[in-house]
Amino acid sequence: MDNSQKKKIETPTPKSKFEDSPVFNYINNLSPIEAVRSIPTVQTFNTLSFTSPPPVFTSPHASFHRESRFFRWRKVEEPGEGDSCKRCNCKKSKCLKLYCECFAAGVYCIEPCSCVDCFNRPIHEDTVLATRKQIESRNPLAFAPKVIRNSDSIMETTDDASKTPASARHKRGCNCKKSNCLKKYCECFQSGVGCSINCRCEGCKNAFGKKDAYLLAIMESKQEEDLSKVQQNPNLSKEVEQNPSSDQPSTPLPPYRHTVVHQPFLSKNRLPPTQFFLGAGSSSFRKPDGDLTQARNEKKPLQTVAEDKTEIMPEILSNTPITTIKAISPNSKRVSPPHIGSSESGSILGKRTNGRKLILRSIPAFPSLNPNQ
DNA sequence: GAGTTTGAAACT
DNA sequence: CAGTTTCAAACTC
Ligand SMILES: [Zn+2]
Ligand SMILES: [Zn+2]
Ligand SMILES: [Zn+2]
Ligand SMILES: [Zn+2]
Ligand SMILES: [Zn+2]
Ligand SMILES: [Zn+2]
Repeated sequence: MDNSQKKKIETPTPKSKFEDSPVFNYINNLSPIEAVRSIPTVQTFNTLSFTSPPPVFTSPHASFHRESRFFRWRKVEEPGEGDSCKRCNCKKSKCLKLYCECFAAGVYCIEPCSCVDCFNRPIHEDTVLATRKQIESRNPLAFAPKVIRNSDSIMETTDDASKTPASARHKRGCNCKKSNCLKKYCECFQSGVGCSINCRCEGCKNAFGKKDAYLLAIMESKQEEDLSKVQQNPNLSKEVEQNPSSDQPSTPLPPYRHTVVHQPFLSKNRLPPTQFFLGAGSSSFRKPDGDLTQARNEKKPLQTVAEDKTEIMPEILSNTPITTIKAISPNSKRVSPPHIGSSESGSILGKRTNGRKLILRSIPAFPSLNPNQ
């Protein structure tokens, strides 16, 4: 009778939160159609002729299309792949580690998964729960939602870290070194959110919001409180200085004009700020479908327009790889000097505190990984 | 489809 | 913590 040991697995949380998570419902309850309607990704099509191709939407696991807006969504059968909606493809993790997207999402693997030696199945519930528990014990936020949709509360981050409410933006932020946060390698980008102070990315060019912009916004708001006399922009983040090319070489923009562009999209696949740059034919990028893209109507309380051309968004997130970007050729091996991420954020915050203290006291020097906070 | 690149997760 | 290894996805060709 083994007993007590494994039984106490679920002490205070008999109902794991992942059972409530939308993902769980999505996988287990909602039909793919339903789910895809709520979280679609629009595929771009440049041609706007009458016979424009039917809109295609992709969910994390499948693609759908419909003849027109009056038709129902139907699953797209990809040729060759048989089952197009494959999920995880784990080969060595047994789907019992966070490497596995299914496991990480708090859902069991299902048929479309292509995993090998999968233990993430109801049959092995014990193992799954035990493992979850174990991982959770190490990192209580391991299974917490990765992104928080804060439409406009940068400040929350700056709130007193010591007594941050439970809603602590646990977002761990990314740690990108080579992708410039321009591809789905970056979790921030993939989630459709801009980088934040939690990120330790280098050369951030996240189309949803660059880290430096975020930091600037914080500084700005911070200064509001305290400023009054500070007028000269002492120095922006190191990156801002270092990346004059990415930003406008000589930007006439006042340094305090940045507004964070965290759009309140609630979907997993969000569209980055559109750009006229690539649109050869002007802004041919038109909402392909009213009902679905309605979220972004032209009436924005905030000027969502990117601060400036700084943010060039190449394409729309879709099943097609993000190629057009190419802002900085990743090939260039050494793009970044031997800096460490910490210096970046540290520098901006505490950079040169000679006399003037325009630092944000609220901002923790190192919020990075502090699950408990 | 095979092979490469990437950064989170895991490990030490 | 930091440095290294492992891992599966994103990406490229
Ligand atoms: Zn898996
Ligand atoms: Zn799976
Ligand atoms: Zn599996
Ligand atoms: Zn990133
Ligand atoms: Zn980031
Ligand atoms: Zn970034």
